[in-house]
Amino acid sequence: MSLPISSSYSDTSLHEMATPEVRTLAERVFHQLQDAIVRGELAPGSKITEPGLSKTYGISRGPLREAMRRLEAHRLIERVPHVGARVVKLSMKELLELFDLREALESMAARLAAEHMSPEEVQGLRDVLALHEGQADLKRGEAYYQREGDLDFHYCIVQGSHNKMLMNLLCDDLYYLVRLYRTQFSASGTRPQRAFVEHHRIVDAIEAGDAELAELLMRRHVSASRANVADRYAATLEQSASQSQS
Amino acid sequence: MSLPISSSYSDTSLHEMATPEVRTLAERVFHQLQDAIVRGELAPGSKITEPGLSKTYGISRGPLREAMRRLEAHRLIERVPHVGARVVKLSMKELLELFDLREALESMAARLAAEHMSPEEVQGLRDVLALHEGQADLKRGEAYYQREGDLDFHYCIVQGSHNKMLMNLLCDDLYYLVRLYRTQFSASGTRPQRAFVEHHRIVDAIEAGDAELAELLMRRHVSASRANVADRYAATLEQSASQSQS
DNA sequence: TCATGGCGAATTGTCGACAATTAGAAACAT
DNA sequence: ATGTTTCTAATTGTCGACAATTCGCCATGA
Repeated sequence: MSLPISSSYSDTSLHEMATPEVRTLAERVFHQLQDAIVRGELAPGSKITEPGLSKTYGISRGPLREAMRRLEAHRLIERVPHVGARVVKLSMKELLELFDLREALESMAARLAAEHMSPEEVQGLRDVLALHEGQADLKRGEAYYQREGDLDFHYCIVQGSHNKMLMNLLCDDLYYLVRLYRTQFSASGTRPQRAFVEHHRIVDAIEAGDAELAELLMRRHVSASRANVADRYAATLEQSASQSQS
Repeated sequence: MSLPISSSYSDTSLHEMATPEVRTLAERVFHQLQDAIVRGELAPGSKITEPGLSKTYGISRGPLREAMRRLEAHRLIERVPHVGARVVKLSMKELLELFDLREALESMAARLAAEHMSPEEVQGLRDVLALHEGQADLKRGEAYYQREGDLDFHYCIVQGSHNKMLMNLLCDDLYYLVRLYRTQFSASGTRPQRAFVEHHRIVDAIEAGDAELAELLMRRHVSASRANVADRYAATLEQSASQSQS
């Protein structure tokens, strides 16, 4: 009798990918910390101490340090030898750099997706879109939908590229930083239906197998998202400046 | 009296960046292992055991495991819980994927470099080119020049982008994989002067501040390099096929 | 001969203790 | 009062030992 093999792991379209590797304490606490950081439970810039976490998670410092080393490699925490570690704090400059990276990588992903996605996968993509559309309606549009649904969409596109290296890079590394930013800047994606239409257009291009168009649309989509963030930030700066002047 | 601050670390153009962080054993062995893997001293696919390395490097398993966790995050080794770790072994498919990534990222880097590099930095870039040109002459061109010199060039361009995230991604993560591939496939870059001319053209575009052209040329350059590798691999396959048929 | 089952050695995972380094506070001198 | 120095407490770095799991080997059986 064959053991119940864990689900194939490549068709987990949403971010609720059943936490893999719960076999060792180090793995477990790594994912727990990753989540805690991304969700803002561990404040950005706050110092984290080994004895503290060790007691919080009920494990010894050995596995904990291994988890921290992995977090460091993923740039979620920053360490200074003999001093300590703190949760990474993204500056707006770095955030915009992150968008530039996404523009380059995700447009490429869209092109590859248009070339390689099967009809079934495209249908799955449409399902994701429909799902979020329903949610958006329920929550009367606006801010909410953008929280994780947007990333789900982009996540699916990347999976559709069938490029493992790209998947690793975007999904395992960069997207955690993106999510981290969303909590840091409390980014209530303030362009609801706009982005939504863009998503649909991109799927259309992918379904039509129009790689060039898919790439272009995705590039514009990410670029627009970046511009939106930059504008909002500029507005915030202006506001705080006028406040401090009063 | 102020202590001698460690050199600024951002203007280390070549790969001989004085190994930073020699402060802890874990850091040291991480870099040592990284080098050993990239240089092929640890055979790709070979199993590495903790007690073995522990004795080789004369440290206990604690720091060693932390170093291995970092190597794992950088995808230089692959671990299976309770089983062990082996040095990563790139397939040709993954190698070509890596080239696709480089095409997207480095073309972006070239564009940013054209926009942001100072005249002094451009001069430094020309120096690097001249240096390698001299070496190439000395070693009567062909294979040798491509060994690390090529990466040095690309390394400088990335530095010139002034995009920290991009620098981290390419220089800290991907380039080690690229170097690893060069040892794995014994890639004797077999297109010596061709690539060289392309390098010069790219620098010209950067110096002229022509971002669009720089991006295009870099994209073509990486793409051509990729095609070259793919062709050589196809030829190898053919050859081995005919041999096994005889 | 081949499959199966259970031993046993080796490796990995985890822990607690000790050494080394740092940051901060208190005491001192200028 | 300010700056310097010393000391202490806390944190990080390292180590060796123990527990848990895996893999190969051998015996047993059909």
